[in-house]
Amino acid sequence: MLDIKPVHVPKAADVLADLLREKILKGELREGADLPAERDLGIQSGLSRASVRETLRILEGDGLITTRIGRNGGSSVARPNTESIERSVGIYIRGLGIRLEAVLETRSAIEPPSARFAAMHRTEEDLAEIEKCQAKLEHASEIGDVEAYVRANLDWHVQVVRASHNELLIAFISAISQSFYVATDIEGFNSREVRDAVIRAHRRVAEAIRAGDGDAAARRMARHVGAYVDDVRNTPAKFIGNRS
Amino acid sequence: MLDIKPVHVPKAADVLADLLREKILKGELREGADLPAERDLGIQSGLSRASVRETLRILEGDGLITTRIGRNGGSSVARPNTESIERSVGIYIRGLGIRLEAVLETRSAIEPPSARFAAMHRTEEDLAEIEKCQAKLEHASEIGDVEAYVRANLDWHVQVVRASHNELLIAFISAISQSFYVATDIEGFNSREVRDAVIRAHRRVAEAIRAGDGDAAARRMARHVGAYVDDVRNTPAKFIGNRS
DNA sequence: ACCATTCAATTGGTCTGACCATACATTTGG
DNA sequence: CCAAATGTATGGTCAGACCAATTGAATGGT
Repeated sequence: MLDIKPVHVPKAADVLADLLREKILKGELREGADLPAERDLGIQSGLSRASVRETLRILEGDGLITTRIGRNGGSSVARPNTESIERSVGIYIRGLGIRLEAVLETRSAIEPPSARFAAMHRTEEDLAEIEKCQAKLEHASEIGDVEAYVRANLDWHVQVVRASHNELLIAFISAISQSFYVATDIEGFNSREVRDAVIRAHRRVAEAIRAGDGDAAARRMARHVGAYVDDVRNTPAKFIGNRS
Repeated sequence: MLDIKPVHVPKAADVLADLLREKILKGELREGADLPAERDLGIQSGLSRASVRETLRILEGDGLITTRIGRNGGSSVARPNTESIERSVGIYIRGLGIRLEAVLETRSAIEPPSARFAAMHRTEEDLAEIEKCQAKLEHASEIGDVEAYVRANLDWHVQVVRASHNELLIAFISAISQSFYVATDIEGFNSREVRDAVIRAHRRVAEAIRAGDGDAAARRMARHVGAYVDDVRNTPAKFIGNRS
C-alpha cells in the first residue's frame, strides 16, 4: 500500500517570496532594480494582488526591498543593512527577557577582539571618526549632559568596531547597542569621576589603535569593558524588557 | 505663514503590528496566548481583514506569532528564538557578499570568550552534549563521512557556546554557523591528518571546560579557531553568496 | 520661449465580499 | 459505544473596486 505522509502545502505568498529572495540574493536583481508593479507581478505569477502584496511585505521585512507609492513608485531592491539584524536581536533580547548582564558579557566578548582588528585595519578616516566621538563624549561630560554622554559613549564603541572593517562584528555590536542604550542606567554616569575614568580608558584604547598595536588595543579594551561588567554585576539583577 | 512639513502617514498594518508587538513584548500577551481570529481583529481594530492579515504576516516575520489553519486554528504568541536572527544574518551575509574570511574572523573573535564562559557556567548536561557531538565527530571521521564530519564539527562548536548559557552569544554563533556550513570547503577535510588534529584540539578544549578552567579554555579555543582562519587566509578569497 | 497651473495617468494602500481548504467538533447510525 | 458522516470555525486565496500619493503631460498666461 502506498504510504502517503501529510504533505506540506506552502502558502502562495511564501513561494513567490522565496523565488524573489533567491533572485535578489543571487544578484539577478541588483540593488536599485525595480520590481514589476503589484498588478503586473500578479499577472506574471498567476497570483492575486493580495498574495503578491503579502510577498512584498515579507521581502520588506527581510530588508530586501523598499516600496514607494505614487506614479513611478513601486518596489525596488535595497541593499541589506544592519537594521533587520538590529530588529531581530532587539526582539530576541526583549522577548526572552535577557539579563543586562548577559548583554554586557556579550559586549565584553566581542569588543576586545574587535579592537584588535581595528588596530590592524583602521584607516585615517576611521581614526578621525573615533576622535570625533571622543570629542563629543568629552564635551558632553564637560557640560554635564549625561544623556548626550551616554549616547556618545555608545557611538564611540560602535565606531571602534567599525574600524575593524568586519561587517558582521559591526552588525552585532550595532544590534546590542540598541538594547544596551535603553537599559543603561543614566544615574551610573552622574559622577564626574566615573566619566573621567571612561574618557581616559577610551584615549588609551584609541592610542593603541592608532599605533596599530592590536595586542594593546585588545588588552585595554578588555580592561575597559570588563570594569563596566563588574560594576553591573555588583548591582541588583536587571532585565531588559518588561517580562514579569 | 504656517510651515507644514510633509507628514509621515503610517500604514494601517504597521500601526496595528506595532501595537500588538508592544503588547507581546511587554508580556501582556504571554507565550501561547491566542490572538483573536482575523475577522474579529478586523472588527476590533476597525481595519479590513486584508490589513489585519498584513499585520499578522509582519509579526510572523518577527517570529512573535505562529499561525495554524483549520478550526481552533488562528495565531498564537510564540517564544522568540534564534531563527529570525539566523535569517536576517544570513540575508545580510549573502546580500552583502561578505567574505568567508570575515565570517571566520568573527567566529574566532566570539568563540574563545564563549569557551571561557562555558568553563565558568557549564552544567553536567552541557558536558554530556559536548561529548555527544565529539563522539559523532570522531565516528564520522572514522568512517570517512566528510559531510557528517563537517556537520558534527559545527554542532560541537555551537554546543560549546550553548554551555556558556549566554543567549546572545548562542544566537550569534548559530546565525553564522548556518552561513559557515554552506561555505565550508568539504575538500579541506578530506585529509585524515587534518581531521585528527581537529579532534585532538576539541578534546583539549573540552577538558578545560570540564575542569572549569576559563583561561585554558579560551586559550585553546583561540588556538584552534585561529589555525583554521590562517588556513583559509592562505587560500584564494572566497565570498559567500553569488554576487558577481 | 519660459514658467506656473491644472489635469491625467500610474502606482501603492485599503476595503468589501465572496469562496475554498483545513482541521476539529458534533451529530448520527449501527 | 464507536465509527462514519456532517457541520463549523478558521486561515488562504481571489476578484474587483475605490482612495491617496506622486509625477509626467498638457495648458495657458507672460
